[in-house]
Amino acid sequence: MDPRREYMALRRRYGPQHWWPVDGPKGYEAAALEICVGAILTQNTSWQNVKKALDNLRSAKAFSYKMLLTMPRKRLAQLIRPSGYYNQKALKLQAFLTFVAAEYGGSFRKMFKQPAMALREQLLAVHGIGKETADSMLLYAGNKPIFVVDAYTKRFLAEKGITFGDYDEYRVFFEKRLRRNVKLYQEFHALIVAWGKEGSRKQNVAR
DNA sequence: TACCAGGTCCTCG
DNA sequence: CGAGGACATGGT
Repeated sequence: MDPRREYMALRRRYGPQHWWPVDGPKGYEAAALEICVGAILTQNTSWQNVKKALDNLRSAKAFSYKMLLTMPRKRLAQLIRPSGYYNQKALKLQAFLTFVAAEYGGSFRKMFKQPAMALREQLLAVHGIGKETADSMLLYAGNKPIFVVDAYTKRFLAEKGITFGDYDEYRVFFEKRLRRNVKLYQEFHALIVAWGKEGSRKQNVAR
């Protein structure tokens, strides 16, 4: 199985995905914040629901690193309610922002200047950030060449007869076989999600 | 009406 | 460790 060919096939079938399209000219810090918040809110949740939560934060003029960090957890939970697991996620968001504040003075640029794997370890130590969430942040907000693995990715490989024991084996499988390119990783992951969504809608095996 | 959605943490054996 | 449960809303 050659991931490069699979990528081309998906790209042909689904077209460009333009993920994390940060609307408006907001600058890096705001964009990175939004991506990281989105990465946490989308855990086991549809992006459609996450969008409602993000809109709530914007409407409440609460979508800044400092506001999210300092507002009462109960209030944050209510704002992100549509994304589900809102109590858990309010806790996770504030744990993450506390980390960014404590280690990097609230600067995402500074945080993502760290070497990717070192930062990955730090992120994984934060409550609520597991491998997929950490890798999504690194790839989409930090522009680090880390291949993101999710449930669809595993299903995608499983259909081709490839399975592994743990997350990192899936990640390395792709990283070893693709050229080390951030845009490629970003697009590939998004395409696999597009494939997965279509598959679950149509209950079939897209290929 | 059930089941699923771009997971993660905690508890038990 | 590994399985099993909790967390929760909105769409189909």
